[in-house]
Amino acid sequence: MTEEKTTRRRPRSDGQRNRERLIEAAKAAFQDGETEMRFDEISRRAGVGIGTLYRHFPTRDALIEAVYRTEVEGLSAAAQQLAATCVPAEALRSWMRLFVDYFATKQLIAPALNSLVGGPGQLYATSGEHLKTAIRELVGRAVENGDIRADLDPFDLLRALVGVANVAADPGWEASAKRLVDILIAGSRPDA
Amino acid sequence: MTEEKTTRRRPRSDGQRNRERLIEAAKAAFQDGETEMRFDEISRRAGVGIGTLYRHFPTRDALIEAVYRTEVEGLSAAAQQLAATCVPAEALRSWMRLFVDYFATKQLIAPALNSLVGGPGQLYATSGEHLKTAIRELVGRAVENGDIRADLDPFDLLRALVGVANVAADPGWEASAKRLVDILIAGSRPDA
DNA sequence: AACTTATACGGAGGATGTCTCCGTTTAGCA
DNA sequence: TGCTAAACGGAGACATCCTCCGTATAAGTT
Repeated sequence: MTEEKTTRRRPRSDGQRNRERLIEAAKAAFQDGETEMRFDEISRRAGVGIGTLYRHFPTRDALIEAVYRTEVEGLSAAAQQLAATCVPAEALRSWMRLFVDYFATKQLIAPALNSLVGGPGQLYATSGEHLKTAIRELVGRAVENGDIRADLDPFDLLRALVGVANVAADPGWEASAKRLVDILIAGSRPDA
Repeated sequence: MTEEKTTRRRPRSDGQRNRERLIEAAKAAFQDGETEMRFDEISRRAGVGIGTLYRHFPTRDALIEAVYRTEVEGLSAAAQQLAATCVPAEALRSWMRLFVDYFATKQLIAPALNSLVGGPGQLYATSGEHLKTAIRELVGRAVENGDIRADLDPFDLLRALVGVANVAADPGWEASAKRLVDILIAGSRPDA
């Protein structure tokens, strides 16, 4: 048996940089409403070869997930900040509205769904953990405070949010989505 | 200017039959969880040539819409029947639950979304009218009866339903979706 | 600074799926 | 039974996906 290599070379800087560029280009493609995001087009935009794209992201889903994950991280951070600065009920409501803004304005979820439906939570499961943690925290505090029924499954709310944010195709969706947030909150009150 | 032809030949029976077969085959493909529904495969299953498929449904969306429309018609009929046999609030709630069953169990919406996001309601707008009418009716009656706030936009609820039914990928979605229906109803009450 | 080598790059080209075009077949009608 | 509009079928042009491998370069070594 050969000795296990303990000293690993530091990752190459160009690799790291290209990876970031690719994610950036993919995100831009989404936001331009490119339902069809051709891979060669994305690699061209990022200024790298096609082979490079495929090495970093072997499948379409891997690329989508990477974009998705960077977005989720920001949202996760926002949850912590809101929890620290607002009363529980308001923190929850604000975060849910932020969720709508953050995801739906960027039309990010919608294309991502394509792969989400593929398997049971392939993509969603990985970065979804962060979101679950965030909303569990927010709901937990609201329950303790008596703003929300204790029997509410936090993940139910998250599911509704994902759903609501998806239907962002026609004009007026944004106002509608925010009204729905309020309806959901109202329906989650202890006396409802 | 030539005389306008007033006598049109009756549509050919084989054309009609093949059209139905194709819709049937496509629906089956959806239900088998075929996220990738290859066109040649569908035409093969229907026992017709590829050319025939493309003549009947020039684009992928056209085929999806045809499948979608047949489903929507059943749901629309159910709304009328529920309105006739239940008290308003119960009719609305039952229909919303039926919506979840009807669409989400069949995983039908999810693939259909692919085209929905393409343009502003391309597909959704056409058959969506039926759904809009159905829920407008149900909500209208519930409002008159004092079960639901008057300022609720019926389409908001529909949007939420579509969204909720979409996230049907992981186990437990069904129970979650139905809990959400109750939360939505509770949040729509006049005193909420 | 020069050398070594693991790591990453790029894009040609094969595999796979989409969609069109047109010669052949068939159902409706007289 | 003959005529013809309507429908059929599938070969093949076209587009996109993804793999493979020779070349280039950054990290570590002397």
